[in-house]
Amino acid sequence: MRPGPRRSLTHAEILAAAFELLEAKGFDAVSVRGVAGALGLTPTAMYTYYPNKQALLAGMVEQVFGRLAIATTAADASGSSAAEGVAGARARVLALATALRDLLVDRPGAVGLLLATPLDGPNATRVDEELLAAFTSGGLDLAAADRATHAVRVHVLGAVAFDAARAARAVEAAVQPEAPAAPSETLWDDLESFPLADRSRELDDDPVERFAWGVERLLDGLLVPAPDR
Amino acid sequence: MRPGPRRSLTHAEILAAAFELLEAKGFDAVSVRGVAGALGLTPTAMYTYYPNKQALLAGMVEQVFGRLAIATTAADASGSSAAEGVAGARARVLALATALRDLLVDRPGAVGLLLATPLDGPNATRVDEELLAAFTSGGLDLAAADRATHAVRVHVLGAVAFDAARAARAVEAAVQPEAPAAPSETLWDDLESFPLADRSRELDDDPVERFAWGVERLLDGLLVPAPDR
DNA sequence: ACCTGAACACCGTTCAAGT
DNA sequence: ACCTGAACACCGTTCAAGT
Repeated sequence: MRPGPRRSLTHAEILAAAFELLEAKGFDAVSVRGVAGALGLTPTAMYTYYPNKQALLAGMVEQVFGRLAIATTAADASGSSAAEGVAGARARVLALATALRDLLVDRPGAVGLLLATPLDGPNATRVDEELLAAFTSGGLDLAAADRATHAVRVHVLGAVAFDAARAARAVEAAVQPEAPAAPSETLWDDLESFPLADRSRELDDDPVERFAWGVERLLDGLLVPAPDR
Repeated sequence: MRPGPRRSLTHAEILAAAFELLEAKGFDAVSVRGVAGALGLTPTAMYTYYPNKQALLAGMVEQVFGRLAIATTAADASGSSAAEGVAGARARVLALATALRDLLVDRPGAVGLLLATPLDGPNATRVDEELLAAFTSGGLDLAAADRATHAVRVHVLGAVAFDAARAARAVEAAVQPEAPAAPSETLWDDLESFPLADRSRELDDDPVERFAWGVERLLDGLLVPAPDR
């Protein structure tokens, strides 16, 4: 097994190896060298498939959005979310947002993926198109639909980033349970009391419900209320 | 200049050097070695101040939230945003969100900072406290205020992440204007047409206005409409 | 076209040692 | 306590060379 054009890998195979690494060892493990190693390649061979690491990550993002498109069109075909008007628009956006969250939230480092790329591939654009269609069918003109789409995109991205970062830290803490969290940190010296924040910390809200609630409230502001609501 | 306990740096001096690096060369330049070098230290000396890189980044995040607290309390003292009721709550949240965006958006990589840390330092908690106070004064109970606070936090984080990532890529492209963006990418083969997405891409919305609009719409959903509105 | 091997300029972190 | 110097196990990327 030396030089020569032995076998030729497909992008799908490379991305599959990259996602395996992402799932198993987190975002930092998705390195050019790491993916190459998992495929039995030299790091430099990767550069015949992708011009740089960014392009590899962009390919992964596109694949995630591709799965999302499949998941939501399947749901559309068998569900009632293709309904017209504000209620239909609401249901379609909520379904898209939830599906996107489901795809990202338990993949450590998937957010790093999203931030590393422009989100302008065809599959990402397809999701935009679906959101824009939902909002225009909900009565918004294109300019408002564009802003609404961006608001949803941004909200979901932020929510997933938040939950994923928390989950990643939890995994990390479980692997290395050394520092017992030092109850009173000496790094910050000026202690204050935050009555509301302290009490809210004990609420322990369910992340899934909290996410859905946030998207619903955003939709309350983005879409005029449905007549039947 | 060799070993020995010559001078002792303060955390403030170290963080100042770190922020200089962040501003000048982006998030990737904020390395343990880089900051140490800027201070005339050996990388290993950094570990007497912070147990690891995470702690350094957490210190930077706390400082950003500290500036935010100062900026908004100053605005509160001289402005009308301390008004009561829904309108006052609305104004306070919008002011906080805008101030946070202003602090983060043109610092390349500041978002990486936020995602790298738990956002549980005292200054970050103070911002939470202010948001919770605004929402409870707007008529929400603590559980609802907690969810509303999280929704705002998530929305701002996502929006800043999005705009900052775009800006970072623009800077990068300006520094290295080699690849002419290849009008028809060969990486993605199945071309489709996205009429709405294509048209919306030409809108070229102002990011600042778009952000404010999004936060306002979110607030529309979070707070019941003011009587005078 | 696809791949290797060596190299360059970096990382975070640890360890033993100096003052 | 604060710091250095050497070292370990990594990065992304480039370049010359092989088939």
